[in-house]
Amino acid sequence: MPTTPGGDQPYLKHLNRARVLHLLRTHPGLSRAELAAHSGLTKVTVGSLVTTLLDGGWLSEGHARPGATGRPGRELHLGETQHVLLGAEIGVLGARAVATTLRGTVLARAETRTPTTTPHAAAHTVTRLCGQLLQDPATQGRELLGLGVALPGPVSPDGTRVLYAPNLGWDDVPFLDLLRAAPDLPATLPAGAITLDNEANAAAFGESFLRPGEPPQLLAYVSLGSGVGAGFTALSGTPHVLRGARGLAGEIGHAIIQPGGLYCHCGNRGCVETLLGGWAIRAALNLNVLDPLDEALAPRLREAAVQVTLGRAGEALGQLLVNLHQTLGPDEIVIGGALTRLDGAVLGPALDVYHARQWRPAAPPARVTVRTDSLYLPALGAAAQLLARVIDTPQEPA
Amino acid sequence: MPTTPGGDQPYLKHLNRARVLHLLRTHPGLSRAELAAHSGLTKVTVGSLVTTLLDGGWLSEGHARPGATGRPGRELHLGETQHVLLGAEIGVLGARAVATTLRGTVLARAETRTPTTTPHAAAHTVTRLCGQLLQDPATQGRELLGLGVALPGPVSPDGTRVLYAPNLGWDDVPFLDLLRAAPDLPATLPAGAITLDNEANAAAFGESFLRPGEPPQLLAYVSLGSGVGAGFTALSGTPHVLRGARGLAGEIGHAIIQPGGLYCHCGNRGCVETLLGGWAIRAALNLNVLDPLDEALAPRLREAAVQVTLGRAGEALGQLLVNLHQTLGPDEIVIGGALTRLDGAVLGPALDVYHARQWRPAAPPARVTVRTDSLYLPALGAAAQLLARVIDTPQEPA
DNA sequence: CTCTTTAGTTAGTTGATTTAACGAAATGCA
DNA sequence: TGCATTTCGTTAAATCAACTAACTAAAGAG
Repeated sequence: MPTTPGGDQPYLKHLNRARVLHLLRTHPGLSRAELAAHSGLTKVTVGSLVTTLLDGGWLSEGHARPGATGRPGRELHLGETQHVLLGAEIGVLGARAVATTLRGTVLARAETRTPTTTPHAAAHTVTRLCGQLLQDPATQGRELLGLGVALPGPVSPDGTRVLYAPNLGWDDVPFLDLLRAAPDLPATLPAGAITLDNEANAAAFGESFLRPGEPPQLLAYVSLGSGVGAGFTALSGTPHVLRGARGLAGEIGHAIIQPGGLYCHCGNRGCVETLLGGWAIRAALNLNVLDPLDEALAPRLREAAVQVTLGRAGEALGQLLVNLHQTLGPDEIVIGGALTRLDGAVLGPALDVYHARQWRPAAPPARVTVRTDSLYLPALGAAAQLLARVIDTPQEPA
Repeated sequence: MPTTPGGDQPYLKHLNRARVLHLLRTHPGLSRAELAAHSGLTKVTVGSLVTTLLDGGWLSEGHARPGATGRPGRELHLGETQHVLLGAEIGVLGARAVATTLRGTVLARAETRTPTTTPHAAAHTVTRLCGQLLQDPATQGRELLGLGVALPGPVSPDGTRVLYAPNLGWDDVPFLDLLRAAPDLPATLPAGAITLDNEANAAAFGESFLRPGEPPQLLAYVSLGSGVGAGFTALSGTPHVLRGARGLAGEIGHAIIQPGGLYCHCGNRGCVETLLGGWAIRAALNLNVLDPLDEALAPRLREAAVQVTLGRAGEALGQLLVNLHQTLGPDEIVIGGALTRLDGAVLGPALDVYHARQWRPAAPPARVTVRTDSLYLPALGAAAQLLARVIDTPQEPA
């Protein structure tokens, strides 16, 4: 018994309004006439929608753009001045938040480096960071549209519960309710305008959604932190996160990469994380230097151990990329997370494995991007998820 | 520059028509009032749509269903008598075709066991089988809605080209054009009403689409034939095949399952198919009995070799299932293909590996179904894909 | 300075859905 | 048997967002 939204004329208008907004998001600067051509709507309809959106501050009108013959069109862009979106990420060692415009421009950042403890404390951390951002001069006088939150664990498909977050020690937490009830929750936050998602999903969505131009058909974001996770977005009109049946898609850290391999803390053997997880790498390095044989030899031994461990991690990542490629057929792979700072040592071997593979001409490899500056990516992506929800949710937003 | 369909009232009407059809597909026997409640439309709108659909033979009206107080509603079902859909599958060793109703009821089957050779010959085989089906008494007097075709290789996302099909020796074949130009193409086939897809995608879609009741959120179909492939469907309103960027999703036969493992004919090492592919199993069994040491010992040796080979294949399948689970988080896995006839020997170990894994309470295993009767599944699924297209394509179908 | 071309707006029409009211078909109780 | 009740489905009028057609506006070309 699906409860799909009603198919009446207001719904149709909403669809068209969303189409105009998405078009201007991916193709900034289009004129009304160009919007009409791209959307299949008529100039009249587009003109009417644009007028409404200009009034609401959702769009801004640039100056004419002469050059060709005929009356020049006037450039339209998403509005940059009247709204603000918040995005936050709860990490193991701290939390981050950003305030952005409709175009994804970052207005302000905030960070705390206190390790995350209980869900209650984490919720309060988020609201405090949000409060800081809303006091920043750059966000003053703007209408707050909502808050997107990302965290290191899978979330139920309805976006209300954290199913588990091993690195935080959480298990089945109704985090959305905790956020709503948290102290210092901004009073201007519209009711219900909070999204919750896995940090890898949020980052993947941000990468697909915020970049101008044609979005990737299928983007895989691989998050290399203490654990290993992934987020996938597929393009069906606009980018959408692939969640799987219960929000568990992308839990690739415990895919089997080496049958009969090392034991993993999940109770199985040969998981991706046993070679590639931050915790496993740290453990391996500590183990390798436990018994210092010789003061002079130790640094060189340590150096060798590091190379071996990171090389193995790289090969594991390469195998993971190949398998993601074979399973999902992405056209773009983005690698982010703290481990990307070990750049060459891990990513070099990984890309070697990935690109050494034989690809058929009809099945070329995906474009692989490494984001060494991925610190705010999940928070930014969470804000983008909220923006998408605001655009796609049928309702007259003021 | 996306060329999305226009957002006018006819489009809205189409959406609502499709919603009614899909509702009656998943929930046969609903009344107009119940349809209104489930769809969010009003009784008036539903009544108007239903009248049109009844006139066109898309729906049939059953008798009233008394029992409760008040005027009883009249049961509605998808029409079974006025339309026919064709589905065909091109396999390595032969081809199969089915004729079905709107509900997926099989009206007639046809098969040929001549091994597939060239694309031209295969196209003609399909049209010949279709001709046979259309001469069957069960399909007489019905309007032909279209033809869905499935084959063992990935297809370009626009459904026109076969990117490659190693088991057929095909490479980048514009098969849709060949079909359109094939001799004996049924004259009553509407222009453009042909779909083309990978057999695993088709089978996955059929499993998700034709079963009454709520469809699975994410279904993975694993096809165990000469090669190993997979098809995925995700529920977004109705089931949709996940194709990846270029139609390459599901090419799991060459995912790496054992780093440094056996060499694969794809040029890489440790692919799934080196242990689980039909060709690899056959090769392993032949190799193992190449040198008959002793007439008396040979049968027992052979038996042992079979057990070892199939056991390894089963473990490989188990690992594959685990990795699909971790990557996509399906709620349902269906296993089909010729190898399912080796039931216990392969599937036993596979399910052992899958279920021996530690699952978190919030992340239970998927329901696993083995289809030993999967011979006509891809053909049936291809017909279902065509049906979905007929329902979802905006146009007034006669 | 007029002509041509393209951009955007105004006026009136179309069409699908809506609300409101009505007729139809069953059960249930006097 | 008869009448009230309940729910189903239809008819009639209203709404609303798109459309077509025709206009004005703003640039470049000759």
